[in-house]
Amino acid sequence: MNIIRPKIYINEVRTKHGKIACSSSELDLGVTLKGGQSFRWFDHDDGYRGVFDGCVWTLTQNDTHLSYTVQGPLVDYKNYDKILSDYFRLDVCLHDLCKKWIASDQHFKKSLNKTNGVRILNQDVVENVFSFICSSNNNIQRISGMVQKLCTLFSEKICSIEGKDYYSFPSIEALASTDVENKLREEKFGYRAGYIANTAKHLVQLGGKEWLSNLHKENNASYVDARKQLVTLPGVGPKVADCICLMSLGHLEAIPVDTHIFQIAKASYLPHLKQYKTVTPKIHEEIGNYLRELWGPSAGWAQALVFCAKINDVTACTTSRNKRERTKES
DNA sequence: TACAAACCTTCTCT
DNA sequence: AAGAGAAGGTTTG
Repeated sequence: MNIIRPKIYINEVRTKHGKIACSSSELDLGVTLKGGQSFRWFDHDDGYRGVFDGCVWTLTQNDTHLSYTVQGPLVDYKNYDKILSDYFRLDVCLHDLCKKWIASDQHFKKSLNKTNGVRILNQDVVENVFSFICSSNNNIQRISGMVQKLCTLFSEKICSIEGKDYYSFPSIEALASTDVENKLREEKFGYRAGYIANTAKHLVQLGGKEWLSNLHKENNASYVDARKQLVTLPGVGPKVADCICLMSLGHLEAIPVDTHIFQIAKASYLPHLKQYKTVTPKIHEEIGNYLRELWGPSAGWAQALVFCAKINDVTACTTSRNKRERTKES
């Protein structure tokens, strides 16, 4: 007997184009997408292509506009302009923030001269928890490869574009399934394999994604409490917790104190810390509190700008650059 | 409470 | 050519 069902294309791949007014001084796609906040964006022609909100986005910009193509299982009721605008927090005026930071911090302008248009991305919290667990003692290139591996091993294909497959980020449940740690060990995740598997299992026990979402500022969680909860997860210490708070829980006062911010703090703000070689929890606390006082309620955003100015400072890394180019030529 | 040392792997520089 | 040192840290003793 033939059962006739209406055809429903649940996973039909569709494409939509759009354009949002946004000046290039408010947003620099390159430093924002590839400065170490997200690990899922890659160069594509004169723009960038990556995955978020379960779709593949291709972004370009000019002086006045941000243009996008979004591909995947698109649905009619969603406003993709708004989804992209929310991702970049385009409702926040970076220019106004910078004016305040220049006024309160005599060192800030130097950073701004090197880099502008850094925005704090509003990312998915599950993706951020596991991505930043991968980030410990690691570099951006390798982290990106590991995040990609998590997606292909434990999640689903969104669609295929120009012969390349794109995947969504795995669910907590998928990462909590059997044998995840061993599989990740085989993929050279090292000691992070155990952190990922155990954090996933831990999160399932706590209530999954909902538990994480309840730490969001919009759900009335405080920064201090969100951070306190996050560091109970294996592989999540103060720095990773601050990354999660800042980039996916709306706590813009969170300041991840990594080795670069530690160097900057010693050089320009807290010279008495020069005697210390590594960031201890106490020093993390001291630097965070000092910079929050200096930069105000969006201090984490200022931190991101200062951080990007440092790592993108060409004058500070001429040696390795010259060496690379010389090797290529010969 | 406060430090080291260990932890996995990759890449770079010497 | 081989090995130390660092890479946007966390855990353990």
